[in-house]
Order: sequence, then structure tokens, then C-alpha cells
Amino acid sequence: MVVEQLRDEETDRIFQALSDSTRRDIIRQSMLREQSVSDLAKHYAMSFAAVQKHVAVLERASLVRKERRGREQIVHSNPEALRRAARLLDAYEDLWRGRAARIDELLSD
Amino acid sequence: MVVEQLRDEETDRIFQALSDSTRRDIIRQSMLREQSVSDLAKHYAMSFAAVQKHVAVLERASLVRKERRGREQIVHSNPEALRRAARLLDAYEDLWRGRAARIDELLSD
DNA sequence: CTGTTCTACAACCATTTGGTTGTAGGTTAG
DNA sequence: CTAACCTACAACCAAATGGTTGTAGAACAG
Repeated sequence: MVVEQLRDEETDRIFQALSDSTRRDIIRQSMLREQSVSDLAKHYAMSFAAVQKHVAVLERASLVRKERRGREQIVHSNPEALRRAARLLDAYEDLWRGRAARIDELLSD
Repeated sequence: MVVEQLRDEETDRIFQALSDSTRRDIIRQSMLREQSVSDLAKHYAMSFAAVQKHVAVLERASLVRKERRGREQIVHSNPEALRRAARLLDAYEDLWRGRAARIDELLSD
């Protein structure tokens, strides 16, 4: 029947960004305290450039934003995108329970 | 410093499975009513084999399970995995709010 | 029995992902 | 000023992703 597919690339990006444990840990780190990209990189057994790329993925998903401070780039978390993802999953749960209240969230997904 | 990375491949798989709008729609469809893989495939503008692969991705993430009924394979949703993802995001939110109650969930991630 | 339906799976392909190294430029410390 | 530091970005690579077509087997309809 080929239902017209309403795709939400923002949602795609959020879940894709969350699908890597290093990136989830970067979120956690930047929630605990704001750190520069170099500071973050010290936590992981990979190159600085790799961490830089992970931060870029989080940034495209709006889960994090960077703020230049001198020569450093400070990584701030953005909990609103996380909340959005959590609410979307809640809506699925509601759907399963037969509560239609939030189905519109799913349909507009 | 190379902190030992506690990876949770199950969590990886759940978020990765959720990062595609076709797969999110398959979850929604199978929550609305249990359908065979062929039934599901009729909703999308792609081959049966492609939908079959999407279902397999959801299955590896435990978001869905298949039950053979005659020649058909009926797809059931499994809301527990969804709930697990939602709780994890809630825990991040708590962390951001400075509530430490659920930090252990994050640390064991 | 025969033909159709549903599923499984292999092979293939283009693109994306997650990592690397290397180069270069802006900023700060001494 | 110079050296060290932080970041940006390009080029490259292997593996995973998301799609395709094709083949084959099992189950059902008539």
C-alpha cells in the first residue's frame, strides 16, 4: 500500500547518536561537569580526532553544544533533546497500553 | 586516563534499532496489531527482503519477537526493551537535574 | 497434485560509520 | 617571540548499514 512515510531525521539522529556507548558516556561526562573536548578525550582509549567526531555526532543530534572559550571548546549537554527521546518512548508505551493520548506524537514521527 | 569502558551492547542495539523511521513505524504497527512480516511489508515502499531485515534488527534488539503461525511469522512487540531505553533517558535527565538516585543505571551502562 | 504464498538466506552494491594519521591555524604560557 | 596546546579538517581504511535481486523450501488453497 506504500503509506507515505513521515520521516523525522532529527529523531533518527538522536537515537543514532545514543547507539554508541562512548557517546553516551560523553553525554554523561558533560552532564557531570562541562569539559573541553581535550578533557573529554582523556577519558577514552582512542585518538583526540575520534572523540572530536563523536562530539560532532552528538552536536548534529542537538544532544550537546560547543561553546568556544579561548582556545578551548567547552561541551555543554542539552537535556531537551534527551527528554524528547524519552517522551517518544513513553508514547510508544502508552500506545501499547491502549492509551491513545499521545499517539499523535508517534504519528507525527 | 583511559577509563575502563563498560559497554552495553544490548543498549547499543536498542538505540541503533530505534534510529530508523521505518523500524520505528514497524514497532508502532506491531503494537497496534500483530501482523505477519508480509503484512508489515505492504506498508512500505521497499522490498519484502528489506522489511525482513528491519524486523531482524528489531529482533536482535529484543524490541520485537517473531512467532511462527503456519507459514506466517507473526511479529509481536516487546515493550520491556522500550521501557528500558526510556528509563535510561530518564536517568540522564535525573543526572542533569543533580538527582543522584539513578546514577547507578548510567554507571552500569 | 499444482500453483501460490510466506519466509529464509545468499550475493551484491553504494553509502555511512568509527577509527586512524597527518597537516595547519589560532591561542596561551613563559 | 617561541614553544606548547587545542582545535579543525582532510585523506584514508575496514566494517557495518540499508537497500537490491535471485534462489529455494515449507505450508496452504483449490
